[in-house]
Amino acid sequence: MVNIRLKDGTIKEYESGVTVYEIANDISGGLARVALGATVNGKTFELNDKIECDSEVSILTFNDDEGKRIFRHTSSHILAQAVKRLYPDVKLAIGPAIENGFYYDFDADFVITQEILDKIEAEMKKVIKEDLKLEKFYLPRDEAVKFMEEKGEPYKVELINDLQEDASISFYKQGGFTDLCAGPHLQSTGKVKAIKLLSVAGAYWRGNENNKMLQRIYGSSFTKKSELDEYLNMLEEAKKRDHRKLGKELDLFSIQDEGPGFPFFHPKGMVIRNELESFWRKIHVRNGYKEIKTPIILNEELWHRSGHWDHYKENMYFTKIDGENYAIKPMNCPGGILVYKNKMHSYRELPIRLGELGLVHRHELSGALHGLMRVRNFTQDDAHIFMTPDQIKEEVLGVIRLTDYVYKLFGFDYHVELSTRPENSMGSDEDWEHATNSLIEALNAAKLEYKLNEGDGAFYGPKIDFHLKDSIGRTWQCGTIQLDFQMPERFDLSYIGPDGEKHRPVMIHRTIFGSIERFIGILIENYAGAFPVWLAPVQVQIMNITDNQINYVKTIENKLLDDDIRVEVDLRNEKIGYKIREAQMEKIPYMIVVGDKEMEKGVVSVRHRKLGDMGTMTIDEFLDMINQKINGKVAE
RNA sequence: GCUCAUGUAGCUCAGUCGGCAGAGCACUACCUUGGUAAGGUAGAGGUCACCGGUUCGAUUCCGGUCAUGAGCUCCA
Repeated sequence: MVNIRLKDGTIKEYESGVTVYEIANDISGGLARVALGATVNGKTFELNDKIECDSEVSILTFNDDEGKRIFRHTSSHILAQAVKRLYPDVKLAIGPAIENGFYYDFDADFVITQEILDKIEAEMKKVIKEDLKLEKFYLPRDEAVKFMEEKGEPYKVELINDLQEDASISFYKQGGFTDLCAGPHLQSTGKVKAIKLLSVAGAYWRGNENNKMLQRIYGSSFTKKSELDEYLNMLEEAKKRDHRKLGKELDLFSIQDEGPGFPFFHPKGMVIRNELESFWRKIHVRNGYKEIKTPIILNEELWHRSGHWDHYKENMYFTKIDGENYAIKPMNCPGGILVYKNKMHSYRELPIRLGELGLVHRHELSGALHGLMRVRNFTQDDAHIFMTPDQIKEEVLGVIRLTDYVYKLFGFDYHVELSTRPENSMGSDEDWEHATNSLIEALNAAKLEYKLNEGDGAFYGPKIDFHLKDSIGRTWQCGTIQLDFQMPERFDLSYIGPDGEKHRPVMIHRTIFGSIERFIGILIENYAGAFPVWLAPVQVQIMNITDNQINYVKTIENKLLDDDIRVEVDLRNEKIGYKIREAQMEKIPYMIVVGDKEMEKGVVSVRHRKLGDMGTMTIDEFLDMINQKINGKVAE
């Protein structure tokens, strides 16, 4: 007998060898119907797997991430089976479950078009209808290789050959289709009630650009048709929040053929930018930062000294002045360092925190450009902190806290990644270890969960990255904290210690917004263009009912302007409904409507973009209300 | 940079199986002075991304270039 401890803490006794399905069925028939697998002592089991020792068991359904993973992994096998039925010569690569669905990579000697995609989807529905059982079996390595060679699947052979010595090599068979796979899977294809293929895109075999480009088919699947429809609908809604679309509609910015990756900010976009920057200045003064501005073009020699020439040249732009070679800065650090180096420093001054809203240019690959999210010139809200080694933890913590404060203010969810030493980097192993450990200590002190991103650090040091989500859930790195022992060495930075001797400071490179451009992109998508009043390009639109109130409108306008409210007036010869509709589409937070009635009483009618008609009030009452929202940076 | 797709008026998009290009919205003028999400009439607006080729004739077919989108790679 085995003791099974369930999620709710109850312990039940079963015969040894009881299956996951039997346990689920014993709990309730309803649960058994929706069960997809189970977590058993932290490992994922299939419904048919037997349990032979005392275990903690948690039944997985489609509501669990791991349940979804099983479900979608089987979905990807259904895709592969359909493709092989229709096009037997296509070679299979890999096909995992991903965040919102699954994909499968194929090597086909024809282009997979939308028509072919439709055909494949129809075939998949047949596979589902046939309700094929998935059977798992194992083969020894040489037989496994032979099996896939006979099937003419070179990618699978490569995968098997790369498996660890002691790995057990498993296959799943469903009907006439067999795939190399570790599992886990569903019991049969019929469980996948709703499935849809979404797109095809190129993807390098094993993610390496030197390898062949395969065709990747993306899809998603659900246990019910209604869930699939809901998901597709959500995607449609998310597209409406796309910052590229809203940026055009709201006239915030543009990107033109004359400057791919070099965004133009329009008057309304500039308001948001300027508000963000003045907020940024305020919190940085409050947190002990000084602000500097360093040149965009500096002598090439500087970039040799900093290491950028050896490690970052591919991303840099260059120019010539009076026959001398100059570089357009891709980062602000060397400039900041030159400011530090311009005079002697005492340990009493440290830490020195030098902030800079610095415009940097980087040559990003043309295919990587994406609205404001990835551009070729952007303003980093940078800062470089020069400090003694024993100030590291406190300073890193300070930046973490400041970042958290800012992201929470905007109501953003974020996740944190710790990136360690990359291959092409400079410095000693000891320095890297010290720097990485310091970051880990600070993360632990801040009680922040983080994902480890091995080998993804900057060439001069490890980093903590803060990632924010766009409207369709793609994440973008925004804030970053990078610890650097290398640049102080290369630039021979020093401070005078209490002993009267020169010592080497340590540097932090950090951003909070990351890039103002990207951050604005994230803001647009998160607010769906309806910015909080403090950021709204136009805060109030005043509109008259008839020409009779033109002077009264101007009086109100002046009163609001006196209070630094961003106000626009609409005196056009149009009906009030028409004017309101337009202001509403522009997502202006407050509309003031005045007709003869308001004019006579000396009041205004106020309409809020979400709350609708708020009735009448005096101008002073209105100013009190809106100023409270602005000063408090209230979300709505 | 790579794979695939796309590029027609300021915006969103029709259309031409090769014969001098269309709608709605926006814009301008006039009529309408109307009370909380679209009043009416008229008008203006396009070298159909760019460069070449095929053809009597190309926006349409072919080739190249550029840009955009999805993804890969890369990264704030």
